[in-house]
Amino acid sequence: MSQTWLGIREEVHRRLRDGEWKPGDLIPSEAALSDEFNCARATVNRALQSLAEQGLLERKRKAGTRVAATPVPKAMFQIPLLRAEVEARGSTYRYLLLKKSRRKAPRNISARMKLESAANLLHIKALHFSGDTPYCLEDRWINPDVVDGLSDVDFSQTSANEFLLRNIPYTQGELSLGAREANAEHAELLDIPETSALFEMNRSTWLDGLPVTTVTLLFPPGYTLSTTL
Amino acid sequence: MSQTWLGIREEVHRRLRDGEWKPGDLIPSEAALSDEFNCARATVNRALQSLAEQGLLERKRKAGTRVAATPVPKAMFQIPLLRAEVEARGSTYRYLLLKKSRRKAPRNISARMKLESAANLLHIKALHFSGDTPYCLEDRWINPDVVDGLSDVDFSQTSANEFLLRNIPYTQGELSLGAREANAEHAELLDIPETSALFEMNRSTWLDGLPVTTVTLLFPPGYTLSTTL
DNA sequence: TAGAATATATTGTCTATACATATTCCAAGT
DNA sequence: ACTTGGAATATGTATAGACAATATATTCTA
Repeated sequence: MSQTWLGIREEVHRRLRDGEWKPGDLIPSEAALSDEFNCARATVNRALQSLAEQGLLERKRKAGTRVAATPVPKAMFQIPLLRAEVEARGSTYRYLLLKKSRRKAPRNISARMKLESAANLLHIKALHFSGDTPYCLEDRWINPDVVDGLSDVDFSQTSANEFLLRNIPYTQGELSLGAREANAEHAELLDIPETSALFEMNRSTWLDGLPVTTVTLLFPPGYTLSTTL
Repeated sequence: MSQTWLGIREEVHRRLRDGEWKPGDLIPSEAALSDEFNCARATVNRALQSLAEQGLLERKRKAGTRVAATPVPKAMFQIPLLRAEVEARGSTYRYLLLKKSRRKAPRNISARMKLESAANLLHIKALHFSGDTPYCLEDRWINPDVVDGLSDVDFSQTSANEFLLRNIPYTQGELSLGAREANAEHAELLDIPETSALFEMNRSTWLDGLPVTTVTLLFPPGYTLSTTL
């Protein structure tokens, strides 16, 4: 009776669900399981690695595989590419550059980018539309020392969001989500009442330790980020 | 020159970053790459699968591997287990049951749970504290037909969040994040001004097609969900 | 020419084996 | 007791070979 790695993952998953193996327990070794399921060890390995990636198991060489003490569920989200997201909903995407200037980064920005010296950065503000309604307000800082060909790009047509996601690589990044009350400027630009609750997404990226860009995206009420578990 | 799958992933990743292979392009077959890197095909396979999981590549049998047209980054988030999250920050966790009743599910709830008939559900409201400050407001509906031993649990001590995450399995789930303006009730319970922007997390789960539970967690301003890319 | 059958290329997965690497455990020596 | 060193063990990964599954491309047939 030969098994597929998906089948084995499913069976192990069931044992975890049913409490046959409880949090903190050491489960049988790959060798033992490959014997039980009558398959190669590599197949068991594939299944267990998959469950470990999801955070249900913790594996250590020699120490064996144990059920995660606090099985923290993990969820994958797709980071929106604004144009694609709008067009996927059948609306026409439009983009408006509000501001583009070169200036010293304020404190909070250089902190977010982990900049030592207050470098001269490119600051961009832009609005993204879905049809005629504002979809997202973008506030971005770019490090011109790291981004090649930046001066060639006139951000009145291509959005910085798109340009950077498509062309500029990064090796590390941080992403955080939260909520923020709209201020007067937000309210006017996004065409919503003041005090509305905005969905906020912050992303910063680095290339080999050098800060590339940091951006805040603000979405008007009603926007949701969804995924399946 | 034998290679590791991580090394190959890194090299392929570099070629994507540097634009040697552009979005939409077909990249060489596993056989060709394993030849170039002088390693087994399985090793290349491991590397490419890893990149495909991250959304950078799209693979199809016979059709080959191509660079994702719109490389949508994906990010993994850890779903908070409230107690663990609070304690990890060094605060003491406290929990207060506000309401527990059995009633017919209102429209929006049965829609969210994809319930056909308006079943009799258990409705729970609770507050989670970090030290003395409210940390999260929980509003949950539970399907007693699916959750075993529900009547044995007195939710005044154990939070429903904890009980369900630890004991009740599910096979499918949905998760969505958003922002919402606080109303009078939220403001009072969370001890914040009205009109504050709350971070909202909705989770619903099913077990083999049967609805298990749906919950809304509301977090006061300042709460963020973070991850690294 | 259009549609159906067939060939073919590419990824998906399994097997068996081997060695690498990290970690635990125990025994020996101080 | 304490350290040190090695043996044992579980996972991590690489290899070669095989077959399966699935698109695509080609050829055949009506």
